[in-house]
Amino acid sequence: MRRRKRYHHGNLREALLESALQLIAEVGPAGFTLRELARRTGVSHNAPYRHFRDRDEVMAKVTVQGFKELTQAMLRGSQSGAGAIDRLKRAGLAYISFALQRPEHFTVMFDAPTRVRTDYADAAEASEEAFNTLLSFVKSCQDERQLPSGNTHEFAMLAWSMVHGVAKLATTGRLPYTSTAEILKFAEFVIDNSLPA
Amino acid sequence: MRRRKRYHHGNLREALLESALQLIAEVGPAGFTLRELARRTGVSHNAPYRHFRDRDEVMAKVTVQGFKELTQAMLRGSQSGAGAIDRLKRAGLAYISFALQRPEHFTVMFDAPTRVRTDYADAAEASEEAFNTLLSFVKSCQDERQLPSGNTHEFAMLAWSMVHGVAKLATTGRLPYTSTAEILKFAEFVIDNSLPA
DNA sequence: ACCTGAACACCGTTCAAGT
DNA sequence: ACCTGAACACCGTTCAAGT
Repeated sequence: MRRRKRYHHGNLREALLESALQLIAEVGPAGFTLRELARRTGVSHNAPYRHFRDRDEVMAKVTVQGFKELTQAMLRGSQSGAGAIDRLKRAGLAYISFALQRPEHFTVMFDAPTRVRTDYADAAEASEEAFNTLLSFVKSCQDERQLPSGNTHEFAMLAWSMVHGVAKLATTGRLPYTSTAEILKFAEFVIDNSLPA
Repeated sequence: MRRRKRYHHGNLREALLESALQLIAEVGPAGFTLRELARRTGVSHNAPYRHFRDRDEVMAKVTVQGFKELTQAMLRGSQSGAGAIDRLKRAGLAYISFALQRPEHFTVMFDAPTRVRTDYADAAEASEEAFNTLLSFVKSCQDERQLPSGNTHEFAMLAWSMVHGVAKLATTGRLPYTSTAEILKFAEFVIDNSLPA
């Protein structure tokens, strides 16, 4: 392997994306700069422009990866569920859990300027895929008569709003809890008191 | 009036805060710069430092004003309510309505770096006052036996999470609605399907 | 007291030049 | 093909100097 290693990197693009995640985790999305990214990756401040149009595109790719991970986390979380409602609930907890484990990544995914989503189709798609995952769990609940039928999209958006609200308040430090365990317990309280089940 | 007008402004501080709101509404919190703020207010880029320690302090004062308005909006919105649950619901709708009418202000209030809240006590206080307003509506519901008693704080945080989730998803353009009316209808759907009433 | 211009250390982005 | 340094137009913040 690594025949024809050129200049500094055989795969600068991947190296940059990896560094970007680390850097964002350290300094937050607002403090994230392309120049510092280049510095850490050991290339000139200009090298990233060979692989990304601009700062927005780096953000977009980080967003894509984040939503893919979020989708996987929800799918994984739901597996241990007993019954449709329980799977929906566990998917919701996985959503919140993801936000707690990667707060900066979560911030990029949801607080980046709208243009990131409109300019990069893959970012919008990855986000939609995550929503569709939630939607499928809601649909299962309706199929098994554990949620009122109809309004599937509305119920999915309701579930999304709920877990998103908890996740946002938690990651921005507005809840009076310090540990992940406490926050997840509160999340269960929210879900249990809001699902009609 | 305006005896002793000095230099450019009798009240540069107020003028700056007013301009700041306008500027943030135009370019968003991320695009907001002190230098542009000074430019618009007609003073040198350095003049704001006579009235604010730094960019953070301007953000903190904008935050304070935002939370005060939010509190007022909830109080006003609740007044037309018939019964405690209805007042809580209307306060929640007012929260979402505020976010829709001043999305950038809302963003500053909730997405500014944590240090803004920790360094400026008045920002934290104004935020707490808004929460206490929501809390008082929840308490009324419990007093009138329209919500299960106990866990008052948890129920208030549940209500907060819900309206905050809807507000955030709406203001960041993740809901498939274009008009305020549609979003508020969805908000009603969420509230009606989540309150035990 | 309040305002100013020059200065410093940063950005994102572009471009001509190197291998 | 990929990388580099110089350059440009911006920031936030500081400071000595003006009225």
